[in-house]
Amino acid sequence: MMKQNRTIGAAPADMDDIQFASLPSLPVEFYLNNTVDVARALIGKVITYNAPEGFMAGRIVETEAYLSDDPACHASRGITKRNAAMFGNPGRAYVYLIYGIYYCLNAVTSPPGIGEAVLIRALEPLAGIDMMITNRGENRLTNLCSGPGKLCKAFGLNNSHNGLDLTTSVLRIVDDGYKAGDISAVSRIGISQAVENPWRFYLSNSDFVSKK
DNA sequence: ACATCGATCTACT
DNA sequence: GTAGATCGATGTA
Repeated sequence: MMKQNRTIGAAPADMDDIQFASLPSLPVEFYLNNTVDVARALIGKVITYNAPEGFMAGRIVETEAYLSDDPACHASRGITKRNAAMFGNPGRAYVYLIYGIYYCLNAVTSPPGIGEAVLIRALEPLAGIDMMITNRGENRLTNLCSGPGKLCKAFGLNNSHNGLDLTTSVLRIVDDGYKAGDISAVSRIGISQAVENPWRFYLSNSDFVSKK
């Protein structure tokens, strides 16, 4: 497949692209803190993706923490082919198929051997919005990336992105200096097992979350 | 081998 | 409000 060159014979890249693309990745150490703290700290950070079709970016407005001893965590019953990335290096992506149809993106936390991660549940679209609209078949901005399955479809993420290094690869999480306002901590969504904990975090005043 | 359910979303009634 | 899409993991036989 031909890689598209965005600087020759076409309009120059957006200023947004240049800005976001040059931002520093969150370091591996960021992902080595307590997983619940990482989930909270990821609110306001930016996901950037150099997709085959162009550059996309979105601000994280909703996350959930999954700990290794939590029955709702895929890793709680040991390593499998699907969840192996969770047991690998921190700062990597764990992408899995859910309900046979949708993909979910996680950021792996904790040292190798411990299966913990943060589910990225919703983004505020920032760049490459036209491509997200095409991928989703949906043009309302507040409904574009407002759910874990939705944002993966908007970005075009799938099994091939499982295990990517979020600090160096085409898929990164960066800090643009944005200061998150009030963050809500509530029960997670779609959990049927165990006693639930307030491990879902979202930007309180955001219009881009999956659910208030 | 077969049945059940899941960190979801859409399209219906 | 709820049925259906449909893969991977798990539990029962």
